[in-house]
Amino acid sequence: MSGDGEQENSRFEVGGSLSHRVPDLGALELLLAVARLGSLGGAARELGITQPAASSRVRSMERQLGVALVDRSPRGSRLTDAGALVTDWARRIVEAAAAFDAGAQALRDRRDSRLRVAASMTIAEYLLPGWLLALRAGRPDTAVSLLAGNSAAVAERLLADEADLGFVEGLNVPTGLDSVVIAHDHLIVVTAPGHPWARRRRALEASELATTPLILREEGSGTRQVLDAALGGLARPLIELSSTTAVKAAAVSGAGPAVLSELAVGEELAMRRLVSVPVEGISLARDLRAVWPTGHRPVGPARDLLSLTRG
Amino acid sequence: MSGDGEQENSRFEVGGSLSHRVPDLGALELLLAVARLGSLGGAARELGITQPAASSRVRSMERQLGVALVDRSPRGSRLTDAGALVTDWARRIVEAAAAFDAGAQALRDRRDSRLRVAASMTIAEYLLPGWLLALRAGRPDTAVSLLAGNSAAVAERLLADEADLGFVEGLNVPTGLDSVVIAHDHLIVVTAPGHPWARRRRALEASELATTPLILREEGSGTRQVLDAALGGLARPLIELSSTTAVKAAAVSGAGPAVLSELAVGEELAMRRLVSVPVEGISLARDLRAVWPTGHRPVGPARDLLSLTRG
DNA sequence: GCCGCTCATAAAGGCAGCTTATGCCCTCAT
DNA sequence: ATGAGGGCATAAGCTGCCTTTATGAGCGGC
Repeated sequence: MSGDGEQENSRFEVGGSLSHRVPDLGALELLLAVARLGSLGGAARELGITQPAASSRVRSMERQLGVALVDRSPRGSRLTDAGALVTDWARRIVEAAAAFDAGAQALRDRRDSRLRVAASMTIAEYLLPGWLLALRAGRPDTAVSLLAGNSAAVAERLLADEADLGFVEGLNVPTGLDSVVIAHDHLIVVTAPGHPWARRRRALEASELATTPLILREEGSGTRQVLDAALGGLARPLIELSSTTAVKAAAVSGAGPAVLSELAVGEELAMRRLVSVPVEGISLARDLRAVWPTGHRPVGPARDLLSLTRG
Repeated sequence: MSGDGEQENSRFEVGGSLSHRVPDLGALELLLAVARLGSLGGAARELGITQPAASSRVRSMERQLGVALVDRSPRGSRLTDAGALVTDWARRIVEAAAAFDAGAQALRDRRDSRLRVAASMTIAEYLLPGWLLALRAGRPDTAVSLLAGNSAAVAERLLADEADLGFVEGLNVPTGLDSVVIAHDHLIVVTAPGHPWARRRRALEASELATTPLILREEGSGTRQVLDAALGGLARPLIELSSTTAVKAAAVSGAGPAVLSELAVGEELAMRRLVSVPVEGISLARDLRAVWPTGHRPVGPARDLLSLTRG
């Protein structure tokens, strides 16, 4: 109030947590409903709140964003141009939240679910939530439980009949399991945009990759296995980190070149926080596979999920 | 508690809005901070709240999700396995929120910004927020304003010196503007997974595409222009809709085949709500271009943004 | 053995959002 | 024309959640 404090607050608020500048999920859902139904009251009914609540919520969203989002008229509400744009951006958040929800629900129902899935970390992180959403769309009443771990853990669960379907990303299929390839993944070399390799014209050669210290996942991880095999076990770690996220963060901060699944860095490449460096002479491809105990072909919900994942 | 009412609520809550089952953005940001810093109190300090608030918030998040997220110890907190997974999913939401924020901020500061951008709808929807985030990372103090419209509107703004840099996606560059290609986009034919075309083995031929009624954007849109040109003006509309989102929704619901930018359907293809149908014999490629008034090469912030967008 | 760090718990306050209760405006049909 | 219905805005009161302040307890390093 006394002048200085307030001013500083608003001038430097640029970095101040997103949650104060982005409407909450409920408001975004409401906006999507208004866009779809063309009416504040209709949207309110759909969400189980009253019309004044919806009206007030949209209004406070407009105040927060400083932009008019809907044109109100006595015969309904339509989005403004800016509102249409905002709604599209909001849809991305809500979709990410839906994926989060699908994953979290699977994580919660540890036992006695109709479909028990065991998956490697990369698949659980980047692909499974989408599959679960698709599965829920087709079979809304299927309760799914998820367990994430490395290939060995996935195999163990399947063989102990504690999981109905597994997903692995290693080079070889654990013994005792049948499998089918559901997708292909490539490891790629990435650096921060400022790194010398980001400006190379020629592709990297395997020998360069083998002699340069790299940011890597720890030994034993699926990602590391593939790289070591491609280089003949010669990868030289600059740092070894135990999660894909940590490797990404280190690469973005410019610590050095990293080797990662292309699944993990799509976003970063798109917004140029990372740059992909082409490599020649070695194959960094790996198969993503669905697995199950030999002879026990997936049936029921497991079969449904499997059919969703095959391109 | 009294049995029936409560039970029904929890059993049928499956469709009940996301916002009740997904933690709010503040909580997700807190979780990311805890993951990064390894301490509840540290995360609290970073977000400008007190340690008990952070503790309580994480705890209520765990209650909401039904999963333990962090292992507390007298010398710090580490994520559990499930917590690591949840944190990765949460990161997607937060990133989408950051993109939303970047876009919303540009939309708000209509005038007197240091960088005024005019962009076509598709680019504004799918690409610009990412670019703005990247720009903010490199030049945190650049205020950006955004105006979205069709190619003609973009040209008009640029020529009236009401915008510093434009982005268009049509076939031809508006007169009076210089341009550079910043990316390539392809239109693709998509259908719901249940549609006969989704199970075709052979690619579609242009003649089939021309004789089949399609879900299309309205005439005059950049997307429609490209399709009409490729087919020689012969596209037969099943329905004409005025937004990409509406076209997607119609296609997902099985109304028929649609033609859309691949930018717009990445998510839907990944989770198999839509299936891409290959086409042969015609080119549905189009260039995405940055444009500016002839002779006035972008300088300053506009040049920074331009350099971000070039692959 | 004390000090530093960590986290947990309890009590009290504030703010945001919801609901109920109205009123106004417009359109359409009688 | 006139009344019915749908749509939105405003006001007032309440509830609930999240926050802060204040404190306690466990573990480790010096």
